Amino acid sequence: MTSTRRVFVERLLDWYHENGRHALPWREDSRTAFEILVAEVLLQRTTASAVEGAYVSFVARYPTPACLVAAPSDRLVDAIEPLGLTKRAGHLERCSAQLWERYAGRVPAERTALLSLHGVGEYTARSVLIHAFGEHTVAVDTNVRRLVSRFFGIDPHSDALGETADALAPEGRSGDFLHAMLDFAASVCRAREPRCDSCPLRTRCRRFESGRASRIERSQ
DNA sequence: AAGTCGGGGTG
DNA sequence: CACCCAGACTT
Repeated sequence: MTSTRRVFVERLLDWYHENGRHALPWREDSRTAFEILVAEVLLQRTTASAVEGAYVSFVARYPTPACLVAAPSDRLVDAIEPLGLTKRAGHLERCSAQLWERYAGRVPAERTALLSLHGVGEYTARSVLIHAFGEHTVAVDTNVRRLVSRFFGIDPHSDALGETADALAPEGRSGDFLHAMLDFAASVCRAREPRCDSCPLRTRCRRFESGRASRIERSQ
């Protein structure tokens, strides 16, 4: 682990301790694997603040795959409608049926088994492994992709990005680390107008340094 | 590999 | 008002 990588991880975890969105309902320790899986599906391309408004009542009403399969499809669509991408109602329905048929209603703890579920892709599978089963890995979403590509100066679409991100996860703290990257990228390393002036990583950030160089260039 | 889904928040 | 959001499925 290089010095820059160590600084990235440590400053990110420090920032997260002080500024993380620790109260998000799906981060509660008591959540079941199924409740975590439901959260990950609802969060696909959807802001955490939007999911906050629908999540608690949703998992209270459909706490298990059997409950969800038994629900009228219309009710599932109604619950997801304010989040957009309402096809996820059907995804959850099929996913729950598959959980019941193949895994006795339990969420499997293997990546390939998770990927076989409808509506579960690479990100969602890894996120469930991390948060429900404590696996030591990283899940790359739009936030992680943006943060890692900017800081390390890596092409966002290259294979190197995922490998770089995976090597960063601190042993035994994969969950906190992923949450730290998500929260940090959502509020500091934002897609539009990142807050570099107050960023604790800026002294080592490739994007900030290159931006500083070009600003000096213009001022002379 | 590209297209599509989507309501809601934000700069 | 254009852009973006804890992506995955279909074509």
